[in-house]
Amino acid sequence: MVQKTRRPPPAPAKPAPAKPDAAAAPKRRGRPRAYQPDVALGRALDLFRKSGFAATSLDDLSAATGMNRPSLYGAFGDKRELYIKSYERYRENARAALADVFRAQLPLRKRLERIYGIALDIYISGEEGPKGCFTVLTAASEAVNDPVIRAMVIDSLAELDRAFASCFRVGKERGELSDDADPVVLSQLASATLHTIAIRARAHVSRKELEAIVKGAIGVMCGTGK
Amino acid sequence: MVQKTRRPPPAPAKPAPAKPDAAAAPKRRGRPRAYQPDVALGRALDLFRKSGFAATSLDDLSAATGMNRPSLYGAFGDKRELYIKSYERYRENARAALADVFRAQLPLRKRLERIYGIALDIYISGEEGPKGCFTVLTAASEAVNDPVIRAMVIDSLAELDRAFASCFRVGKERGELSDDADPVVLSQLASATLHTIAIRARAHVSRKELEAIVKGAIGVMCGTGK
DNA sequence: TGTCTTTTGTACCATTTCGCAAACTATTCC
DNA sequence: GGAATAGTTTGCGAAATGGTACAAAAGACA
Repeated sequence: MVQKTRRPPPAPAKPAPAKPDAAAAPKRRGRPRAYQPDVALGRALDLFRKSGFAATSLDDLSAATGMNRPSLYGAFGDKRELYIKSYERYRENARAALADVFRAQLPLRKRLERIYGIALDIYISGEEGPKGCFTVLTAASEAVNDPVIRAMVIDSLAELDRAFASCFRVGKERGELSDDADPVVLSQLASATLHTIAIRARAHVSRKELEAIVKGAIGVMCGTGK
Repeated sequence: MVQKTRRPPPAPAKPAPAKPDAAAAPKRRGRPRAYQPDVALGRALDLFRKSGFAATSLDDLSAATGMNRPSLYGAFGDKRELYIKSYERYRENARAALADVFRAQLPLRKRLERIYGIALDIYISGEEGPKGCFTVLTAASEAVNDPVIRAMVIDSLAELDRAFASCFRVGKERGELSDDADPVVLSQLASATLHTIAIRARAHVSRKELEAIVKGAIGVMCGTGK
C-alpha cells in the first residue's frame, strides 16, 4: 500500500506545445517553471554518467538541477524514468555529434580518425574526471536486470555497428579496402575499439595513449597501408 | 564523529596461519568460524558482479554469504574493502582460468580461440543473467572516483594487454603473422574484442553471436589467412 | 477582481543503509 | 576447571534514501 492518490502517471513531461508551429510563446497556463527542462536533464545526465544509477541519489540530482524533488518527479517521473530519459538524451547528443562525420564523404581513414576524435572528446569531458561512455559504463550494468535499459543498450550497440559498417562498405566500394575485407567484421572491431577506449578513459588513461590505440586499430582495420 | 572505539583497522583478515607449512590444522585459537572465508568471498563477488558496488547492500551480502554483518565486517572490513577483495578474487580466478592457455604452446589462432572461449564462459556464467566482466562492468565505473580501484583497473587492463602481446610476439616469431604485424597494436585489439564481448554479453547477446564476433576479430588480427 | 491552473517549497513518512557496541558462545591453552 | 581468545548474535542508532501531501505562489483568463 504505497501509492494513495497519485496523479495518474506523472504525465509525459512534454508540455504539449499547443501547436508545433507556434514556436515562441504558447503562453502556458499556470505558474511558470523555474527551470529549463533541457538544462536540468543535462545536469542529471552528467551525474548519472559520473556515478551510475544506484550511486546517484535524488538529493544529488536535486542539487545539481536546482529543482527540488517534487519538481523533479513531476517533470521526469521517478528516478528510473529520469535515468532512462538521461540515457536517451545522451544518445541524442552522441548521435548529433557524430552525424556530420558519418554522413560526410571523406576518405575512410580520415573519417575514422574524426569519429574517434569526437568520441574521445565525449569520453574525456568533465571536470571531475573523465566520464566515459554512458552505454558502456553505466547502462550496460543496469542492462542485466532492467529489460527497458537492456533494449536501449542493444539498440545503441547495434546502431553503432551499423554506422561503422556503412563507413566500411563505402570505403570498400571506393577501393580503400582489400577485396576480402568484411565490413561487418570490421564494424565490430571498430565498435570494440570505441568500447575499449571508453573503458580506459574512465581509468584515467591519457588522451595521448588512447589516440595511439586508435591509430593502431585504424591501421589494422584499413589494412597496413603504411 | 562516526567512529568511536573501533578496533584499529579490521585486521588483515588473514588469520596469520602460524606457519605456512603446517597446512592442515594449525588449530586456531578461539571459537571456530561458522563460515569458510573463501566461499563467502565468492558469494560476495557474485553479488558485486551482478549489481555493482552501490546497488549491493550489506544486507544482500549478509544474506548471500550467510554471515551477519558484524562477521562480514570482522572478516573483510567495510563494504569498500570487501569490494576490493572481491575484485582481487575475481582477478585471481580469471588469471587461473586463463593461465594454462597463455602458457601453452599452441598455434596462435587456436590459442586465441581458447582464450575467448574461456572468457565467454566467465562472462556468461550466472543463473540470474550474464554477469560480464568485473573490470569492464563495475570496477571501471568506480575507477573515476576511487584511486585504489582505478589502479587495479589499470593494472588489469595492462596485464591483459601484456598477455595478448606475448601471444602475438610468439606467433610472429613462428611466422604465423605477417612481418609488419605489430604485437602491441594487435594486443590492444584483442583486449578491445574481449571488452566488447563483455559488454554485449551483459546485454544478453547470445553466445553464438559473440562467438561470431570473436571469429571475425581473430580473422582480422591473424591476417586473412583463410 | 476572482477563479482556475500549474509549479514551487516545506515538511514529512516509511524504509533502507551502514556501521557498531555489548553480550553471548565455543574453542584452545594452561 | 579457569583464563584467554576468536567468533556469533542481537539489536541499536544515526543518517540517507525514494517518494509524497499539502499549502503557498505565480501567472493566465474571464
